[in-house]
Amino acid sequence: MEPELPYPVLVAYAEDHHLVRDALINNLEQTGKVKVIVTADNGSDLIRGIRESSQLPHVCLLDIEMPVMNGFDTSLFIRKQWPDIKILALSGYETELYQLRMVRCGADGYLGKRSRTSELLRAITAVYNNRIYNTELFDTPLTSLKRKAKDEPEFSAVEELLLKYCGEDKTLDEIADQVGFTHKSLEMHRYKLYQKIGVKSRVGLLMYAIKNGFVSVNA
Amino acid sequence: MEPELPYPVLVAYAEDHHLVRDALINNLEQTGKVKVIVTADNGSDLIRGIRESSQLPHVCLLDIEMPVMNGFDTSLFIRKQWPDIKILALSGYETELYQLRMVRCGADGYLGKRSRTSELLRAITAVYNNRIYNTELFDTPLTSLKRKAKDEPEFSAVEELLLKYCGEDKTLDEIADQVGFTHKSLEMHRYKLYQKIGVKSRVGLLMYAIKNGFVSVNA
DNA sequence: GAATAATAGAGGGATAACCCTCTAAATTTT
DNA sequence: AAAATTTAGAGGGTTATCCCTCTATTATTC
Repeated sequence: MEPELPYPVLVAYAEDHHLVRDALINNLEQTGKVKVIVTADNGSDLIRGIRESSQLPHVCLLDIEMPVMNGFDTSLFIRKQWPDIKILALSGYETELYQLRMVRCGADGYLGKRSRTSELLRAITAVYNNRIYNTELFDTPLTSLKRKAKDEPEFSAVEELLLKYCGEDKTLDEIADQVGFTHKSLEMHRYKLYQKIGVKSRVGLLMYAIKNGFVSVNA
Repeated sequence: MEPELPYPVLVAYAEDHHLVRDALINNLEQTGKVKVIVTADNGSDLIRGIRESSQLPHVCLLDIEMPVMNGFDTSLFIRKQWPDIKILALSGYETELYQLRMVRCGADGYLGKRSRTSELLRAITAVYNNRIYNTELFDTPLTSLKRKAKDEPEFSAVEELLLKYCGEDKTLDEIADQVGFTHKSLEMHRYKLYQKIGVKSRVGLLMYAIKNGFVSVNA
């Protein structure tokens, strides 16, 4: 095992639930091993905060469910802009696809909000030390997810669009107009998507999309 | 204003996000004004915990989104079993209807997770002292909500059923079978419900139901 | 007890969703 | 370059949803 890097770990943390954010920061800083240097309500503000900060954080702690800019998009941006910053995702959702998507967006670790408290510091330390971390709630190692992430695109571009827009109270025609596809084509793609994820209707599709973070219920 | 009751306030706290729960408890107990005597992952376990506890809590802090038994049902039960325990709801959702439902289920206060940290202690103290509390994020006083809650039933029994089951990947026939209504009747009720909440399709209905806590996305 | 309003539900037409089969075009593999 | 796979999309039939109108049947109010 590689030697541990010097403490404290500098952390940037995006989370719209202030109550949660402040409490976790307080807990973390009490250990003396972590210092939170940037905080924000959403990904967009966090990126601005990092840009304006005098020192770069070592680790970004990203809640996934956030208004304005969610954890997926934030991770993509940070990974591109500052490749050395480690990214640890934090979420109330603990599905494999959620993790898979986060890994695709460049995350080095994933932590469920149902985790035990001790895991948080452990996860931060792990990603800080160039290891990858996956929540104990989930027994698939993140390494195997990373491999999987490379293989399949999981969903095609059209399918991602369908997943993204399936929460809108609109007819297929209207959605087809929006995304620039013909009605018939989109209908077929949707039908194939139904089979792929094992549902029978727009309601089933929407539930799937929400559970896997394609559609946000807030904001 | 009435005199403050003696500290510490005894609290029972249900929350499935351990990370959040432990951090908040830690924060609260540091003030010396609160002592958390029962904790649980869901409402059902919390009730068992209170029953087995040697002393009754003054205040129940209830997350709404929980598996097994959510905050609404837990509040109803506690209010009935132990009328003197104050109930403070804690939730990531900050819609008026969510609050209204919680008030109907007997809550004395409502706190959004986006609140500032200082509000938590203030809210606990308020309900402990027989006052009612509403999150600062929301400017409708809870008193007016309480009045409103008495007036209208908001949704009829059939409508509540529709809201509850609209997330299932089933046809209306199948749902009608389940709840013991004729197809035609349920169809009409659903249509009226669409008009009431201003949507046009099952997808719109489902989004509404989720945003207002009739359908849970976890569990 | 009569008048009024809310609720349950039938009928039916129009439209969208659902389900499948079968091409043409574009990509990828060999 | 040929073969195989994937992707876009037309055609068409069936079922479910959507939308409205028009009655009985309860509750409520006067």
